Amino acid sequence: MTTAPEAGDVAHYRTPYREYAAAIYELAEADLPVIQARIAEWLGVSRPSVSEMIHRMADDGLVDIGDEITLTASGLHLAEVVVRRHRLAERFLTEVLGLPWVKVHEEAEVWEHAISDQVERAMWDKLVNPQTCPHGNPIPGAGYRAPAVEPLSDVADRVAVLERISEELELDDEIMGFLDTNGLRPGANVETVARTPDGTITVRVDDDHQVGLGPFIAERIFVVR
Amino acid sequence: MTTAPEAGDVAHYRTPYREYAAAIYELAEADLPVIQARIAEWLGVSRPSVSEMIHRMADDGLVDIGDEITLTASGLHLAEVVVRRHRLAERFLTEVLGLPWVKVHEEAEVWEHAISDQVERAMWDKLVNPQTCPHGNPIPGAGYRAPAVEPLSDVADRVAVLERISEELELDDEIMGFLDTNGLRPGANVETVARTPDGTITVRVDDDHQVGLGPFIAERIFVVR
DNA sequence: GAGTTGCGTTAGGCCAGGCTAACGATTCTC
DNA sequence: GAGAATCGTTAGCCTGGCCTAACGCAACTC
Repeated sequence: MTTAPEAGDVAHYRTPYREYAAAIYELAEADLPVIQARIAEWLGVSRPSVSEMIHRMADDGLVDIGDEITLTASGLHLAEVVVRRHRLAERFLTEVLGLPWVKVHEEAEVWEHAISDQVERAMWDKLVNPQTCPHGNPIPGAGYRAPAVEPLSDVADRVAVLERISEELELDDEIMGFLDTNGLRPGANVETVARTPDGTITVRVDDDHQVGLGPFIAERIFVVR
Repeated sequence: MTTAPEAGDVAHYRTPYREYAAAIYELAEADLPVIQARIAEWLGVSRPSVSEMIHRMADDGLVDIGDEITLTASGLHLAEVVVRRHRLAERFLTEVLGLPWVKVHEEAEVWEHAISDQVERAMWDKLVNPQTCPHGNPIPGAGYRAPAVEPLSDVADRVAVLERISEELELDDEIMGFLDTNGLRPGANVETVARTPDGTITVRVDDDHQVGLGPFIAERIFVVR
């Protein structure tokens, strides 16, 4: 059982700042280059908008601009608060309110901004030792030691356990529905049984059924090595 | 046990529209004249801002402008959704998350906009037959039959039961703290034992202790006749 | 070496939602 | 009946956060 991390007061940061900070955090987490063009795609805004906002954030000491965009200490803190609340909300929505795990991402996108310090603590206490979101992504500050993972696309003829599903896939209702109906959720056993030259793989799920996955999805599902 | 009301899709209404609609609803509920000047005070914005916004809402068919501002059918629907989510959130925050009843108003001010149809239903199911918010104000759509009430300031030498505390008081942390420490919550027994010419009254709470209340507060606490 | 592609930036603009200052109309007060 | 107060409105302005069009630069491609 862990205790709730101290959030500190981040309530005064405007919503865009929070979203940009979280985007930078998640890009780094996804091992994508943290450059303005990627942030623009991640957030669905234009590059000039990102340029302007990033410079404002730099003026306010939240990011440093170099070859890549990096979060300063306070920027990182803000990002961790936002991402933590997002994933905590996802967990809360599934565990306490019983919403389907494939649908909570969108709700949490709003909740991450609605959750105060006080509410965060209360949610933390209500959940039993929350470590990851329902998609397997670690909750910052929960002290989760993620195991060594590799993308499902790299696994060759071997059984592995599904560890987490990338944030990028969570946005897509169709993909999430597909994963759900095929039992592809954290904890599932997956075994790659075939592979085509274009990167499509066939996996056997929980020793029960087989299903084909394109490279876009297979690269964004991580399994325990 | 009631079932959750149908919210319909109100997600597309911008935040200001929701807040103005809720303000109009609550002003009427508080028996205050629903005119632009009151809305401006209630929301803490300037009169020109209200004028502009109200006319936009009228153009969009949410209000009618006459001697007073009145909500149209769709405006009323929007207001009810927002107020319901606000009060449901307050109840949820106290009952499920254990936050103090005197502090939840502010949180709910944010939550009322974060709650989706789906989440509203889930909260409704989680709570046991929610009828009023923790301050005693009815949750629209819950089918609560409010008893006949009168302001505490009108009660003379008589025992009464505290029914509800006006929204106006909820905003003030100091007042709410005062009410809490003096046991002035819904369900409490109150007996007026003295009255000064300026409207200050002394009440005996739960046959336990006496406390003085100024007219501003006494007029905004309602008791069962 | 010339073109293409990807990236960040500049310039200029749009919209929402607020603001102050000022004014006419009504109502209240004496 | 005169002045004061209250109310709604107009005009003009500002800020935040986004946009498109266009440009300069670097790196890759052939």
